[in-house]
Amino acid sequence: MFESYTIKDIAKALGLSTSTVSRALNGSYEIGAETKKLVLEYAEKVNYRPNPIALSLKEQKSHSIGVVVCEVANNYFSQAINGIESIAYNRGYHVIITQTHESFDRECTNVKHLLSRHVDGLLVSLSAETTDTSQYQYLHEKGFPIVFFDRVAADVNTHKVIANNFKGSFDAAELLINTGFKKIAHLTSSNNLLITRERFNGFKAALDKHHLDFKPGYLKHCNQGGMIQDEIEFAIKELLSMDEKPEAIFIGSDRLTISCMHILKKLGIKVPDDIAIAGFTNSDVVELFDPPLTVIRQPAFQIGQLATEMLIKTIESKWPVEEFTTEQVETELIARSSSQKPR
Amino acid sequence: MFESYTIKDIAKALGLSTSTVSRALNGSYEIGAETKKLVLEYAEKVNYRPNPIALSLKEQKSHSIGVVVCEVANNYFSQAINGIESIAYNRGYHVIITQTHESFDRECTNVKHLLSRHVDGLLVSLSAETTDTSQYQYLHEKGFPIVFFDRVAADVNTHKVIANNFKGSFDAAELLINTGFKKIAHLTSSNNLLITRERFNGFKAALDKHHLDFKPGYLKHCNQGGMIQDEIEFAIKELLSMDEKPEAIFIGSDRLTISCMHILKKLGIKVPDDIAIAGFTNSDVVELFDPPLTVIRQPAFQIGQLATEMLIKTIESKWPVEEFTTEQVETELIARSSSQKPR
DNA sequence: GTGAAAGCGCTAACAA
DNA sequence: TTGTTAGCGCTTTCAC
Repeated sequence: MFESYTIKDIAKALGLSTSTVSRALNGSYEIGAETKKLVLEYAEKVNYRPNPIALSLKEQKSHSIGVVVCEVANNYFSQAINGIESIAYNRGYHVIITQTHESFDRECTNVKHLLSRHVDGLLVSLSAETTDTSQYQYLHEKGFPIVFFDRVAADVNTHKVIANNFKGSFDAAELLINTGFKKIAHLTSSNNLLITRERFNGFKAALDKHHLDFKPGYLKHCNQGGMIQDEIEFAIKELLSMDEKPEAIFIGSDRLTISCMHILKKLGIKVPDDIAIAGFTNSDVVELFDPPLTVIRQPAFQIGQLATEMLIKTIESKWPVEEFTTEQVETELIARSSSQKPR
Repeated sequence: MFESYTIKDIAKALGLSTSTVSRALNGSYEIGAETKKLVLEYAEKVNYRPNPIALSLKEQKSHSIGVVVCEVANNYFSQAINGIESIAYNRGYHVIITQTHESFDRECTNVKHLLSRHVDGLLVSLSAETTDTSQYQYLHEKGFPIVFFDRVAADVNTHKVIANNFKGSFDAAELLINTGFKKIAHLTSSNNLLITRERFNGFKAALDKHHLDFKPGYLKHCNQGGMIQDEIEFAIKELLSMDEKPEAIFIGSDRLTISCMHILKKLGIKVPDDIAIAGFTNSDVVELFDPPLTVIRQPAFQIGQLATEMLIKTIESKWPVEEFTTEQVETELIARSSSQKPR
């Protein structure tokens, strides 16, 4: 069962050469129908499976793709990885997952490691710390297939898959405004990330539309992307101790949203009575929270699938790919009681 | 950067043979110190990385391990996979993850697929549907490395890693009893799984210790392991409509615990006022639930690490491994308000 | 239509 | 100490 037959075994058993067997198995036309049938039947009988490693060596392809994300234990990324795996599996690719934990150094190490593993392409979501994307630029120029998803590199002109962050933010902010909140803070990730800036822009646009001033003190960046609990706690405490305390917080990342809820609970702050909350998260259980959370959800699974399809298409393209597209998918706003006006 | 140098390139550049280069790189002692230094320096300079595929072909090892779990989007398994990856990565192994979605057929397909990928060993957690473990028995007898974790096969004598399910259940049940509940139902997964039976035994032992009768009608199995929502909802509705309605439910699996909370919310049942809840889950956010959940947590990350270490040790053993051990780790009971006595 | 031989990158037995 | 050679499993020219 696991000691598998080789092409050589079949050749020997059938009194043929290995090349003939290979041709039969690969449906080559320059082969006798008789012989072909014979080989195919025998291969079926002994349950022949080509050795993927030998194939890889021959084809100079590893049939594996490298994934770089900040962390797996994150609702968004675990769902995206699910999507990645679902496509990769069907197309015969391994997926090698690496985590940056929001560190640029780790990101570089991971990319090097994946390249030394001879992955055929890279699926990347940048770390919160990353500003230098030259390694990707270099690889991309050399023709190495890379697809960015979610946290994309603005200055590398390759395939990208992103959510409509602007609209997601805009909708959430507008919901808060329409509910009657005027003093809305924005807790978000590092400004290095393009998604952070897009989400801020959406938020700002909603304020503008409704003629509300944006107060710089209401904008809090967690430059570690929320990997350090103290960073978030500090930002929240600052917001809560302001003279003009915000009535609501709109949160710009999955991890921050969940962490914020933990911290507010710890501090004994009531949501939405003391402060209302709305944020990006892909958690499936937020409806069970106290209070149920108002969230912006991204189609993470679909994003993972899309990115993987684009990557494999690039990998398998016969010609150097010159045209690169950016796919944008829509987010979904789900209103629950965490963003309600306290009575 | 990604067009890597081969041993041949180095040999040519230095006017040596490939074997000499290979020896230098592998620190063989039968080589001149001079030559060695030369090769090493050059290799360093051009950033030489051995081709893992060529190595695999040569060594007849894929340096990858196959993982079979029911699903990744499960708190317990995503944490376990994290543990698996952390060890495998450091030891130079790929991890190929497959999901059964609790189907025995899928499980068989996955195992076949992994074997055709020439994985060096298997990390398995059985599906809820599985009763026939002969494929593992067969592989194991042939000397193929397999480690079971969590949902182990009782009749295959190989390495296993499990949590102390009996004690975990016992403690949780005793907590409910000590809180004052006498009518305690048990909602659990398929009885095919050994963990289901162990958890039931722990639950039963606590009842016995406190001289409480076990009522067969209070035991509900979800034979699909909770993959079908209706199955769980049906079981819960049955419990709630009994003449002698239970005062508390003790739940025997991660997925069931979370699903149960969704269903109770949907049905408008108040926890713990209408019914108290305690259950196995590894979710990190249950303290934010309404009400905060009383849970039994497993050290999933550690279980994944342990299982992977055992597997790699077996894979790399020079001699056929004859001695197999079962590692048992402790669970943790965290009491919160979902299991409190309503006033 | 089929076979022989080379080669993918690497290691190791054997020669020198 | 170093080089030559064969071979891991497979595909693909190039002969016949």
